[in-house]
Amino acid sequence: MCAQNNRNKLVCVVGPTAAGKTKLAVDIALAFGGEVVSADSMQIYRGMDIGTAKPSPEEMRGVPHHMIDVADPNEDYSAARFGDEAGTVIDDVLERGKLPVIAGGTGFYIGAVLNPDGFAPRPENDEIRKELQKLADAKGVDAVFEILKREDPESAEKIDKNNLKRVIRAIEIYRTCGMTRAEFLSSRPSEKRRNTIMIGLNVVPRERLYERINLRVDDMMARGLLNEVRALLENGVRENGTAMQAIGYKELVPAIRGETDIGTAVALIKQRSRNYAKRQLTWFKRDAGTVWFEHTGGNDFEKTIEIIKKYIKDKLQEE
RNA sequence: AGGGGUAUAGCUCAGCUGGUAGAGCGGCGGUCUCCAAAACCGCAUGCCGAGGGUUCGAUCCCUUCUGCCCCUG
Repeated sequence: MCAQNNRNKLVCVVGPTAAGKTKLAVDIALAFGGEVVSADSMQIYRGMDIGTAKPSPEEMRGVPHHMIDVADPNEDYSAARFGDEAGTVIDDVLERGKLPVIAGGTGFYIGAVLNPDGFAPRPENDEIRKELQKLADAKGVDAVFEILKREDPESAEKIDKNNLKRVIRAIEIYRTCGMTRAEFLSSRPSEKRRNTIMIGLNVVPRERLYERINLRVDDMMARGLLNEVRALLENGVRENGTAMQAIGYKELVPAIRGETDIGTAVALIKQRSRNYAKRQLTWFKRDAGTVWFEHTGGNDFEKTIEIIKKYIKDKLQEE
């Protein structure tokens, strides 16, 4: 069952957290001679293993994994940077005649690799961001939104005034390249989407998925998540950085400080993970090209994997 | 056992002197083109503990019962 990947195709496994993407990706890689490319905004950080459910060497089963442990927790990573770096990795895997298997839960990052031109060029200007942020702190989000209404009224219609991040970004685009956001987006090269076999993996019904999430959080705690967070803090990882926004980490910090008890923190981690899973589902369901496969988290998972492998085999043979 | 308090959405509680109810959290749905495990938006919660009474009308007043909490013994 080792089809040759000579058409620059790649497989992408998406789905909510705890659905089994890691295992599926390795199974696929093993079956078709592939390498896994993680598309996860938190697994990129070194020192964050348990809480991000990073695959262990055993779980990797000899399959090369990329885009894991590529950044320091104090770095500010971004979707654009991921798009560049993962894109390079994918091209490299393809050149070696292997099948890239993208697996991950960060839809935004997946978009950044799959539509490489959609993210570049990308004007940026930290000064503008900081200035606007300062204005927001001093006079509130409305003050910043007023600027957007004046400079790019079209975007102001689309972006909610409370969504400061996006409001700032739109103003940043307008000021750095003299175009409105809409003009800027359409000015870039048309999106050359990579030739991707999109696989959606989900656990059904929803309660089963949530059960799995809850159990996995308990398992993470049992395996020492608390110490992992402690170690990060001791190593001086910034608490307001992107890395420490990860679910499972930000909730445990107050527990370590004794400001809240562990039980409360764990319950919150479970809840936030469930909310996150829902957001992932919402994101991934938008892509009409994704073919979904469901399992109940029981014995049927193996059968589902076989079905998926068969599906991929057919797809790889198509012209 | 006696005295006091309380009973309203899954949870914590609002509801001025009677006109069939709201906030937060959670839940559900959605948005997303360099912070995305982030940020943001929308929707619905309900025999207002049970029975009786007063009233045109009771979540609100009276009464009985039940549950819970506190005090005294």
